[in-house]
Amino acid sequence: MNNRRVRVRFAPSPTGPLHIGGVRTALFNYFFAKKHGGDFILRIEDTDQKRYVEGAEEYIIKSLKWCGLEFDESVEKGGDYAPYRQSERKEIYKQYSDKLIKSDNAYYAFDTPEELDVMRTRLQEAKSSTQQYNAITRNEMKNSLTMSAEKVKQMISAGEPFVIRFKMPENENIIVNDIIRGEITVNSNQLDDKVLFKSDGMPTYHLANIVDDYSMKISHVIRGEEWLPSLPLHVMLYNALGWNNATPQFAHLPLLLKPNGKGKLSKRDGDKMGFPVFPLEWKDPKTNEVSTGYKESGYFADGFVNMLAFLGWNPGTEQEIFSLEEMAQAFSLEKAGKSGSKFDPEKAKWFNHQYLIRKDNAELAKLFAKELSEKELNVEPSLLSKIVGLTKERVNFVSELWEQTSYFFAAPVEYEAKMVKKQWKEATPDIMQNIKKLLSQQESFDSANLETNLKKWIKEQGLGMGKVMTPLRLVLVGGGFGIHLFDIMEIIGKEETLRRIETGIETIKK
RNA sequence: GGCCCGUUCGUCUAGGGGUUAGGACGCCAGAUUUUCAUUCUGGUAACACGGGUUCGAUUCCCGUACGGGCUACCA
Repeated sequence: MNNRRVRVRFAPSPTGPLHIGGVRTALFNYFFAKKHGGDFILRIEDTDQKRYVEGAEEYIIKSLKWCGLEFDESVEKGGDYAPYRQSERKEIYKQYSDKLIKSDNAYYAFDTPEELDVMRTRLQEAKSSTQQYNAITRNEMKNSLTMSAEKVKQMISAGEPFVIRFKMPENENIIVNDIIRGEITVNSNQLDDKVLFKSDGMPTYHLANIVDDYSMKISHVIRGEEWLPSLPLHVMLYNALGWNNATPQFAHLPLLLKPNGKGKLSKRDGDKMGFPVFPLEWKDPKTNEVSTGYKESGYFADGFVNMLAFLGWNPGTEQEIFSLEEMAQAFSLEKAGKSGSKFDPEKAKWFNHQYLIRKDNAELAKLFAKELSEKELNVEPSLLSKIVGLTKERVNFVSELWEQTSYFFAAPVEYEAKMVKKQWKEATPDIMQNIKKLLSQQESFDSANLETNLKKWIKEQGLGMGKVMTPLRLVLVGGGFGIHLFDIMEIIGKEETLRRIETGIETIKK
């Protein structure tokens, strides 16, 4: 019965930077659309003027772009169902709230915030299980159900502030369906008369969301679990508006949780534990506080997205490295998990490593070159590619490349004390002197050639590999680290190799 | 408090009425290596608890505990 075109939307509020939970929701929507050859829509839900944050909308768009997600319809791109910003669709909502009032599914309410407070504290003190504006309490409040039609009309025309509330029926079992969780039954007595239209002339999320999903022909609503409690209301709104046949299917995604401890992932956790919670860097326009993003922390977009998708979803195979396209093809909501996932920063790093070692050397070299130029170092691109290729397995991020490669660009000025103490024996200077001589006689200074000749010499001299190679490494790189030593010699070249040995012999004195 | 959702190694997860409960991250050990790292091999470690149903339950049902969400003229 659901043969209609798949159309899904990601509908964030521009109340701040998009956090990775939101990115994941967008991702799943995108996968679902791609998998079914449908449309992926961005709708900005800016019905709350008070919480609107400057720059947030641009941030959201930029972030998703960085992740590689492209919308078929959006505020930027437009589309057949424009506008895609709720603040620009204001007029549309009014007619539907009017329709609900006419059909006796909604009513006007004039209660002030203070009056609502009074009601709630009264109910609380009476130990009522709920403190809601509902089928029972509405009879004692100021609304169009308790006042005469005339009085209501008069108040409205007098400019009295009012809201429009949904008239939740009493004691009705509402059965809704969720793709991930199955059938859920809720009694309407648990639900309240939600405000549909605010006194500022804007609809609330509930009304705007339903109206827009309906008018934009959304087929599947894939959103966070925090919306599950309002699903019955939403389904009832579809029914009340006579849109039963167009009700989308719903899937509520489990939340992303803190790495340790309790609760959902928040900005604070990232600050405290040193990992980003935002895709891109965000500067709070009010406080000027800057929060770092995955991009700025050196994560690759494709790896980031891969990591995120595997939080709460799994294709059921043992493959873990997936491109965006592959994930879209493998995606299904049935494979999505039901329970919240704790975010693991370690695994995020591992994903980045996996992506880094798969990247093209030239591409990595380009990124690394940027960092080097900040140090006023200019390295020939093909040489840098080579260095990066030999080193990339050892790092998780491009930013870690420098500490693993600095010896290529500058001779050591200091020697690791521990190594000196342990490896620099009395006979070592002589051995180094001999090696220097041997190396200076080499015609070809390529790694393989050096390796065979030097190893041969060591054998002839009856010396152990460790006795020779470790001090040699010490003079060449300054410590007990770095890649294959012969590769290092080849790259820095004969002259530099000899010079470093000489300096080492002179400098390292016990 | 009320309502709703959830619970497989420390973490992300696969699985599913009869399995040696699988993989990945992390951790540990061994191998390789001139160092460190990588890599490889191996190891550690889980079905929250209590009742049912059943020949048999980690898997199905109920309860409890725990975790999470919602409970605004916020989304």
